[in-house]
Amino acid sequence: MNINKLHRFDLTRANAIKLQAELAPAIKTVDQPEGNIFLIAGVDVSIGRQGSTGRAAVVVINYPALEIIAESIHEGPAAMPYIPGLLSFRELPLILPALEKLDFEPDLFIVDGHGVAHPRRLGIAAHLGLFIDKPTIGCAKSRLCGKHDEVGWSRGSSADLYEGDEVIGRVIRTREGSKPVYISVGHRIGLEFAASWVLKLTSRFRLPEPVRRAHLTAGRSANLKV
DNA sequence: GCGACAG
DNA sequence: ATCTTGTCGC
Repeated sequence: MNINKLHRFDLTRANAIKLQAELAPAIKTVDQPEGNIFLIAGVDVSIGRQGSTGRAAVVVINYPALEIIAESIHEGPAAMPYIPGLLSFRELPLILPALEKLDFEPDLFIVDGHGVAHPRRLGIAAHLGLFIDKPTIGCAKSRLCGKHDEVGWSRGSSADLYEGDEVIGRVIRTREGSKPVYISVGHRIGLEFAASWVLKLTSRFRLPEPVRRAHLTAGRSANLKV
């Protein structure tokens, strides 16, 4: 698929932070993406044992059948260490080549990590959205910033995630008895739409099916290798 | 100055 | 994220 070459990634920490602040205003929110959602891609990255290499995985499923339509992986060196708030600079250099190998464009992307629920409103899902210019959702397993009330116990319960008076995401219980997930808008999508799709793509497991599958593919045998 | 801190 | 076996709970 087509990828915009927005900028380079070999930046200092200070310049990366500066760049995030410059890119964030380009994020567009729309209530509902145009066109039907049929092909959904899950995106995730795993890091090798010694932390020097990583593998990005993209798994595309169809809706509502939830069958795997395509998979793409890319392995390479992990350039930057993990720094809270700068995750995209560590993982996007691995994710973008994996996406480039896809010979078609999915309708929706769900990334393992936050969208705009980020100190500078440019988590990895939002950042990726700018590169691919497609509807993108952030689905994180824990909180990076913001506050929220406790989430109800039953599946579908949720609480808005606030930073000050601003709603930056929503904490959703996708499965009874499991920790809730942190959903936030990436690019070209709205929070209501994102939240409803996360529930549509979740049933038996905690994570939305595309992300769950991508997680399996990324980690799969990253153990005995590299 | 002291925590908090996606993966 | 990763190191790791069996085990308690839904």
